[in-house]
Amino acid sequence: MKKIALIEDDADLYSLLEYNLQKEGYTVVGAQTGKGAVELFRRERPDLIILDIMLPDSDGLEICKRVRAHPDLAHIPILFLTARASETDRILGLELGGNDYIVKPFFVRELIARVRVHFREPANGASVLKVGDLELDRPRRQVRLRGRPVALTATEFRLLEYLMSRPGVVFTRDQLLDAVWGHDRAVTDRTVDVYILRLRQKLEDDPANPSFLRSVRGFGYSFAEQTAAPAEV
Amino acid sequence: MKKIALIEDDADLYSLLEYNLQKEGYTVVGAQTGKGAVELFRRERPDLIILDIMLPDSDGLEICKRVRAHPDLAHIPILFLTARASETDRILGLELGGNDYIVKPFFVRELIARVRVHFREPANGASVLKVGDLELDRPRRQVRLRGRPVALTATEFRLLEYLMSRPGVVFTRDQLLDAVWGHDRAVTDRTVDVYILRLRQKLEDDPANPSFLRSVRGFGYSFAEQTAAPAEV
DNA sequence: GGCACCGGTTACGGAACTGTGACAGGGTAA
DNA sequence: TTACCCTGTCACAGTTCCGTAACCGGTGCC
Repeated sequence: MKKIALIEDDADLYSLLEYNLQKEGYTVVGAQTGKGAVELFRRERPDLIILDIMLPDSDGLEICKRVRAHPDLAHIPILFLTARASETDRILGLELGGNDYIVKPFFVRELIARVRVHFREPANGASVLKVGDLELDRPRRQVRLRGRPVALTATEFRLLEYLMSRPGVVFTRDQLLDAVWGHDRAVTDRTVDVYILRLRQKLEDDPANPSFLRSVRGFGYSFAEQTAAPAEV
Repeated sequence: MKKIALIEDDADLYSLLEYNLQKEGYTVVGAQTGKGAVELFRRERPDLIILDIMLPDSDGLEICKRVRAHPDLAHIPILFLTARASETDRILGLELGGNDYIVKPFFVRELIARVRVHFREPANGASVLKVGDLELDRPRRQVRLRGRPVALTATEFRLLEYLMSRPGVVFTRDQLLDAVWGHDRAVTDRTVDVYILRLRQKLEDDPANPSFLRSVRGFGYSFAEQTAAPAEV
């Protein structure tokens, strides 16, 4: 499901972590060198990065800085793994953009637990999303419009769920494909358009004048923040 | 700015942390007992909770569980602070809903750094740029002037975003073309002029006397640093 | 004062983008 | 097996947006 990039030069430790992460259900990509790490990230788009600081050929902190400077990678959590235990080292790692800092030696199961913390849903919000007349009931996998259930297919539901989880935020087609279809997608971005169309036909009173699913020309789509806000000229 | 709830029974440690957190600019609310902690959270709605596990009158893990079960508090990050260092203790704390687990003794500045990680904007700069009356909301792809949304096209938005991200800095037309249109551009530099014009028409009260988008004759354009600074004669 | 240069403005054709209907392939249930 | 539904793609059309050329007025240099 989730993809983790692992950069660790110690072959034994690499294998140990790879094995344990895979046992937890994560996909592991990685390398035992720091060279080409950023290129690896760009290619693989991991959901989290586990990064050794002291690598034989390069510096983990430097890699971290480059990740944070790259617009498409900057959001990825980085978990440092290092023998450097001093106060300044710890602070430096966290200040430079690290999201966690684990000092060797460490408990493998604690590392796993910390990885899971990063993937844990922020318990963000109720299990029922509600915007205007529209309700999305996660546990029941049901969408209600003015109380009436609307039949959605699986993909339609996931797309709507993602858009409704952050009302007002505009997503590009690529972001939606990543979030709804998954990283290993083999899908045209125009597919998103078609699903937006289908959702509009099912949800909007007047599909030609959408009040829920807004197009943002040149960028992508968003779920309208307020149900009100009539289209001004 | 941000409010932190601190639950720690050791009076010396409590004072030390309170002092250091306040020095960092955080508001600190808290108690040296576990009783009434959840009520405190409900009343104060902190942005983050620092929680000792071994309290004389109650159990920090229990408090954590109750926070996670409360719909209005469930999203608040919890940072455990404890002398329990065993593998199972660490895993338990993280599994039960903790976002971080710090073992005593610890470096105060590391704790501060970890707190800051939780408040850090997802890296690449602020998500809302603000200059005077003008706001550029990146996730919403929206520009607001005195609170009123202004409709911009994709290219207008990108150009404004770039200029606003470095207020006061003057860019040549070539720099703007590189940054906004991309290196492989096949565009005349006069195109920039036209977009500046269009932005002025949409943003400036008096397009003939621009207060946001300044021309710098012979060089290029810049976004005015301060909204004030009336045009002196 | 004349002249070259620079930036502001307008209008227009073409490119790019989105909405939409139709369709093929695959999976599933009766 | 058959029929249906879901999924993803394509092609076409309408609309919007983009970029350019051209014209204009102002500025500063000589």
